[in-house]
Amino acid sequence: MTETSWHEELRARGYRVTPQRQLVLEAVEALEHATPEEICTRVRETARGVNISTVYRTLELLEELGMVTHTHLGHGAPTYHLASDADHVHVVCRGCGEISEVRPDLVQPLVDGLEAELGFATDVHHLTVFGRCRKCR
Amino acid sequence: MTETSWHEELRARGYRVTPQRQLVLEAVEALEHATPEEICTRVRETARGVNISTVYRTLELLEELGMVTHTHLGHGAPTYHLASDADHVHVVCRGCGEISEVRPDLVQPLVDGLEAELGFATDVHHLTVFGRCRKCR
DNA sequence: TTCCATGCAAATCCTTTGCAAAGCC
DNA sequence: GGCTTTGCAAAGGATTTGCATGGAA
Repeated sequence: MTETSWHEELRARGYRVTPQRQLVLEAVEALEHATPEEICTRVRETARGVNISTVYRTLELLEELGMVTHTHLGHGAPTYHLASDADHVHVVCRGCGEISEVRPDLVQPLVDGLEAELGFATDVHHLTVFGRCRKCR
Repeated sequence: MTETSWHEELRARGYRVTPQRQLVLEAVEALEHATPEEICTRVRETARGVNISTVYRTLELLEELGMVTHTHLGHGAPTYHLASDADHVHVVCRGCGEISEVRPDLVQPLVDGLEAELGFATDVHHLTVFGRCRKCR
């Protein structure tokens, strides 16, 4: 998605293009897997800054627009990343906390099965698998 | 697991058998997919009652003992159920919020793939798939 | 000029913790 | 009786909300 196209997407839906929204989106892109708090910190390193509640509201908006998605990688805050970067599945070890990413085709049978049995459209981006890695089992 | 066997399991590990612990376990069993708050409410309907912090501490203990597991079925509080009842995967629709359970063999290829590629032991009980059901897509 | 968006602070939700009293073994 | 567990209250982190001000169109 080009810079101008999402500006127009916002306007077309009656939303406005603001510096805060651009900064939050840039931070999500740059940080990868960042929590709202981390995004806020990052944006505050720039001249403008933003309030944490604006970060939450902006992330909600960007998610609604389909530009970012979030995942729960543990007990704490969710992490956000660009929807276009999301083509992977997160694997989290409960022993050491290590996070890996694996090819999405590993979940293809699951996705196909849910489609066939329930007519269910899986959001692969949000899928996180918990368990124990080789070292921690 | 019989009543006496988990009592002994507790004692063997230096823990004590208390009415609160029994009540919480019974509530988890009866409610299926209940949040700590719901479990607390349920237990309070009995003569004895429990404090919410005891519920949290007990659930943590029961999970450590492998008797219950939890899953995040949405943005809010986690839900707990008996580990022995856990042989299914949760499927949550982001449109209507409906929760389905599907046969665990649908995720077998994923489990096998993670095992083969990473030596990763998946905790199937904790797996939750988000997406959109037939009606909401 | 018109509304939407922001900052700020307070409220809310969920969970954890400290500590004295109660209760299991 | 000793040591674990509980209840209570307060602390804590994450997120949401109300409202007046600011700013994009």
